This record gives sequence, structure tokens and C-alpha cells, in this order.
Amino acid sequence: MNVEAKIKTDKSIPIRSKTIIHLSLVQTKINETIHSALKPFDISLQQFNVLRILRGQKGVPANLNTINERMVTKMSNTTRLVDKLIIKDFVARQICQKNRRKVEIFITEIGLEALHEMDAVMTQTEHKLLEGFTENELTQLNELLHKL
Amino acid sequence: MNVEAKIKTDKSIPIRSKTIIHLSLVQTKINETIHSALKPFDISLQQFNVLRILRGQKGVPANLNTINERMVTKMSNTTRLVDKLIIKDFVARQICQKNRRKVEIFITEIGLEALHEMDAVMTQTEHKLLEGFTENELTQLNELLHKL
DNA sequence: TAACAATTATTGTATATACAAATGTATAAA
DNA sequence: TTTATACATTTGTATATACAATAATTGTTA
Repeated sequence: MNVEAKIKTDKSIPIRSKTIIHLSLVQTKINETIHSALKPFDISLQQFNVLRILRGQKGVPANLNTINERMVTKMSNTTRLVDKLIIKDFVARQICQKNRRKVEIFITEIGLEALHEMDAVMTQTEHKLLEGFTENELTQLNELLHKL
Repeated sequence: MNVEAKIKTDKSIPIRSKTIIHLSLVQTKINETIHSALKPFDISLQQFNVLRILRGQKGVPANLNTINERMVTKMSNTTRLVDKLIIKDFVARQICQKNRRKVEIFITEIGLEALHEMDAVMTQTEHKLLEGFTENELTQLNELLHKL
């Protein structure tokens, strides 16, 4: 991921601008890679993330607020995202009886199985994306990102 | 930007998954920050990037292909993006006389002036986003991102 | 308790984006 | 010259997303 080459500029860019552009380029690459890795499963990255959040609940249903809080990129319309997962029978939704404003969303057996298949592909994709890094460099990168 | 806190998981995440999530979180933050910084100018980040590309041409008009190649996040419909900049009188478009399939797009005086104002805001935003970093750490981060 | 405010989710609408098909132009081949 | 192919952009369409408005329920307070 060579910034200067990519944006084809002759003049040297200030280090901060360069960093921001660099991060954007990296993210674009990551998104494209993950997107195509998930393609065979006919699921979007956002939908995949919701499934993982629900699995993390270990059987406890989550309401929309909880999902929203834990989403990496927040969605204004998690409702419709969940709708799509329901169509696939990956999750189910029911009204919370304690507080009927809330809904309880949980992952189904079918969803768990599908997610398990996707996990393998995702792990593989992550390794491929980060194949240029040593363990030490990964730690370094995370420490630096932590400052942002 | 604390990954574990943000995604509220108890179990420790594999370093590669963590890195990918970390990068996504960082990018979300950057996008939100830049988006709100550009809000007063009523321009999207993509539109801003096109303006910068056109200024980089130093008077030489660019065709759509050139713009597309240099875009950080590639767009399938640069046509419509340029349309919006034309409405604002920031750029102009004319058919290339040498090859009438091509169009020539260039930034106007109004566009240059507007961009100049935005530059100040962007520099400020970049500094704020990266205020936790020393010069040395910025260099380090760029070197690491280069591996991706 | 009635009125009002706060919470939670859903829906409507406008814009953004991805992908494919269509348009118009230029070049090459028969 | 006609046909085919490649090129550069535009348009159509479906989906995604952001933001605001609405609906339903619960909590608060006068």
C-alpha cells in the first residue's frame, strides 16, 4: 500500500495528511477483501457483524440498542438489517414481555451453523490481509492505533 | 480507541481479528470527524477529494478515468459526483475535442477559492485526529500501514 | 389519574453507492 | 463500406445508509 504511488503526486505530502490517506486506502482494501470473501455466503459485512454480536450474547437475546452499541460502524437502521437476517432464518425476533417497547433478537441454530462456516473464511482472510506482519509488528500497530 | 471496551467482549480476541476491527473503528472515527468538519461547506468527502485531484492537475483538465484512478475510495459513478460539483460551480466539464468520447473536467476559480478555505479546516482536523502521536510514531504508523 | 416526557423501535425519504446495461465514439477487420 | 470490437462515459436499478418523523409503550409529575 504505497500512498505516493497510489495518489500519484509528485510533491511530498505532510505526514498527517499522508497518514489519514493511508488509513483510508487500507480500509478500502480491507473492505473489498472481506466483501468478496463473504460473497459466497450472500451476506454483507454488516449482517455478518450482527451475527457475531448475537453469538457473543451466548443465548441471551439482544435488543436493538445493544446491537447498535456494539456495531463497529453504527447503523441508523439496524431494524432493516435484522429484517434481512430474519429472511435468511439466521436470527429471530420477538417482543420483550418485560418491556414491550423492546425487541429481543437472537441467533438461530441455522445462523450459528452458517456463522461457523464463515468464521473459517474470515480467519483465512484476516491472515492473508496481514501476512506481511510479524507478531511483534501487529502488536506495534495495535498500540499505535490505540492512540487514535 | 480501545477495541476490547468498544466491542465489549470478555474473551481475548486473536491479534489479527483485533487489528482488522481496530482499523475499522479508526476509519469510522476519521470519516465521522472529517464529515462533520466539511459539513459547513455542504460538500461530501468524495466531492472534496475530487476537487483536490483536479487542483493537483495544475490547470490540465482531467477525464473521468483519471479521477477514478486517483480516488482513494473508488466510485462507480464519478459522473454523478462531478454533476454535483458542477451545480456548485466548483468544476466545469466539456467534451474533449481530440476524442469526443472523453470529457475534460477542470476546477473553476470558485472551486479553487472554496477548496482553499476547506484546506485550513482539513489541516486542523488532521492535526486534531492525530494529536496523540509524535512525529516518530506517525512515521512508524505509516511504515506499518505500508505493509498492508 | 391525566398530561407530559422519555424510551425503543419502525418507517419514510433523500442521498450514496455498486453493478449492469446502454449510449455514443473511435478503431480495426472483412 | 459495412461490421465488429474496444473505449469512455452515462444512465437505470437495486441496495445501503443517514437523518428525520412517527408510533407504541413506559415513566414521571402535577
